[in-house]
Amino acid sequence: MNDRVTLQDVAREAGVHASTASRALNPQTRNVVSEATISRVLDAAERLAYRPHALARGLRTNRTMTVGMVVPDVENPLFPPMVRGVESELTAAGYSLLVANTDNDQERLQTHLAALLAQQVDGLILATALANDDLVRNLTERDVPLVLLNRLAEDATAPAIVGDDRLGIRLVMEHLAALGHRRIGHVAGPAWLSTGRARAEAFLNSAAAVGVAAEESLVERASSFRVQPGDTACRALLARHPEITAIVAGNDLLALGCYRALGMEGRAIPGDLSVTGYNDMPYVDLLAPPLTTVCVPYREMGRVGGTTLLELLNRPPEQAAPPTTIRLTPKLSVRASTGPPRS
Amino acid sequence: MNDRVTLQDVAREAGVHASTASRALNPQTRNVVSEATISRVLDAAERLAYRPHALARGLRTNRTMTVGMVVPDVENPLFPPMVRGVESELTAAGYSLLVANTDNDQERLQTHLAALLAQQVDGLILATALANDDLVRNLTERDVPLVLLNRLAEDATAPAIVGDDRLGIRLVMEHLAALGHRRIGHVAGPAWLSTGRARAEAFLNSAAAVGVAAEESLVERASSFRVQPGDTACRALLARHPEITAIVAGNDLLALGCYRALGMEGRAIPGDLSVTGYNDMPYVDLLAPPLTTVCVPYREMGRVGGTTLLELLNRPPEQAAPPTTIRLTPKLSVRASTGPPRS
DNA sequence: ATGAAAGCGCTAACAG
DNA sequence: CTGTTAGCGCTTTCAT
Repeated sequence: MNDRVTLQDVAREAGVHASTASRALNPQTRNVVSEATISRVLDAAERLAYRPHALARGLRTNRTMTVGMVVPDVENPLFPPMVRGVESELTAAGYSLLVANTDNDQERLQTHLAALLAQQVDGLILATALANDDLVRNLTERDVPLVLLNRLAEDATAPAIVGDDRLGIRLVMEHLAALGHRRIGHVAGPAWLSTGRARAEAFLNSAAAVGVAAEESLVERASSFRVQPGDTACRALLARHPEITAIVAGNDLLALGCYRALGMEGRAIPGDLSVTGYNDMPYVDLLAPPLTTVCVPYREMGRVGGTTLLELLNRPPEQAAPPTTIRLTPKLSVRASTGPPRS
Repeated sequence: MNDRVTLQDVAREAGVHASTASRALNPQTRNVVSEATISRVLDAAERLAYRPHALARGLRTNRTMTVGMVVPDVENPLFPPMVRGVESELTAAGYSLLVANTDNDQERLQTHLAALLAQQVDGLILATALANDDLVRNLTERDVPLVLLNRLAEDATAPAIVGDDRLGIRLVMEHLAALGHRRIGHVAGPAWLSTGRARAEAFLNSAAAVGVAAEESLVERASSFRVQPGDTACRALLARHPEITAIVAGNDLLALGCYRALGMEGRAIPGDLSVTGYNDMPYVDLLAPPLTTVCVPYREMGRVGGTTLLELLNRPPEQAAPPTTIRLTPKLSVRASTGPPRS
């Protein structure tokens, strides 16, 4: 990248002082400049193909117009829609997005946060469960504008956008109860993830509410939200409770694990057992059978997270609003993996 | 973000001049400073929790340690692994990654590129087919370090990392020929994507090579690399060539479209027709039947792209090497969607 | 309405 | 080995 065109060059070309050129170029301060000079400066800028130097500006204004987003893993299909949603909001407002992966590694998280803060990001979006409350509090105390995605700050120190897991599970349970199921098992995600915990709790609560058995032993925890652990947990659950007629999985990957386990054991879905997922991952409608699952609006979550952060960024620090938690409404996608219980 | 600790503060605390502190903090120039001062400065920095201001440094050094990556759509399962691969290489080298989506929109691409360049990114990784050759040439002429991912510059003005589509399709065709297929159809991707073109060409070439029918009419082009167009194209192909016993799809989504079309028409896979995909998207091994497909190392592609860019960034501009094209070797994942032809 | 001057935080000559 | 000086490109007082 060679000889860059600076504001000086534009000013000289337009026959004005650099500061005047600056004012003319900035819509905010343009009103203070005469029509004539404005057009002269704009012309000159155009002619020279002037591109402002974001760093120099940032150094002066203390705003970089960049935002950092931390996700556990972009390859997990959950996160791309969030990134997308965030990105769409932010770029519309003129911001760029720095994306970092943590691999669920506490240390990497720290490194990335340090790097992002060194880059002087104007704000941060954390979609990682590892952002423990200490860390979040630390950030908010340093007045870093911060929004949490898909997880809560236990002590509500930062705004958070989450899916309504209670409602989602409730929808599933009502659907299964309506089909006639009375003994339902739950293959839950790990307890160290808030979504894992929340859905397991919601399972027990709504089980009682819709009139089906609600016993702790009907919940089997998988070691992580992936296929193989789902398979393992499914087998364990069936060994303990052979009588169940439906399995509510904590997410779609766990449901896929159940598909695999049931397939191996020669049990038909939904003939022998109904199975439900959570998240409505891409292409689960193309499985055999197409998966009944809860559709969480992750893209919307990203979008709302983006706008929430933008508000934070534009609000003068005096009038800080209390951090709010926004719960997005999920939808049940009924497909062919659920049916009436075997008789 | 309040009262920041500057290098001045550290220098004062350590009782040295700012420039000495700078030298002590920078591993590159540290050798020129006495052991004693180094440790005094390091101590002071530690004590004050000094964090260098990347902008100020960048303004001075003309390097921001950020790289821009442009993808058509992070939600397309192809791209997250690439992003991941790039990110892993770059963050290891101390760079941050700015990610932008184009939605296959020429105008958005321009906007994003302008924003990235304004942010003074040190280099660019383009994984978007829309980056036409004019644009690439423009960038390289402006000496922007640039690497292309999953696409070629027709006139080889920039280094490119791509999958070897000829080889991938060849592997598929050999597999099908070995199973006994003699009439094979191809549901191709759109001609405006280089991968669409390359695979269709490779299909015809290797068909001839492995001794199966190689006729233009055995290729049906889908309007885009998605499920529904695959479905449509599959039906069209079967209408024209009811005799074919296998379908080679241009990518996995097109293959899923074929699954759907065949499912609707009551044809069994692979009993009536074998189907193959391309890319080995996540979870296609869990479809019914599990999809035989070509596994392209997208993560590796990202990684190689990252290291290639790093080389570009570290090479003094004098000794520019000619841009090279690296072709990554794909692998055939044989699963249950292919079998011997119906008799 | 415009110009002059200062300075954001840092690094890189150049002296010593 | 360390201090001095200058300046990256921009915005923002403060004058005029």
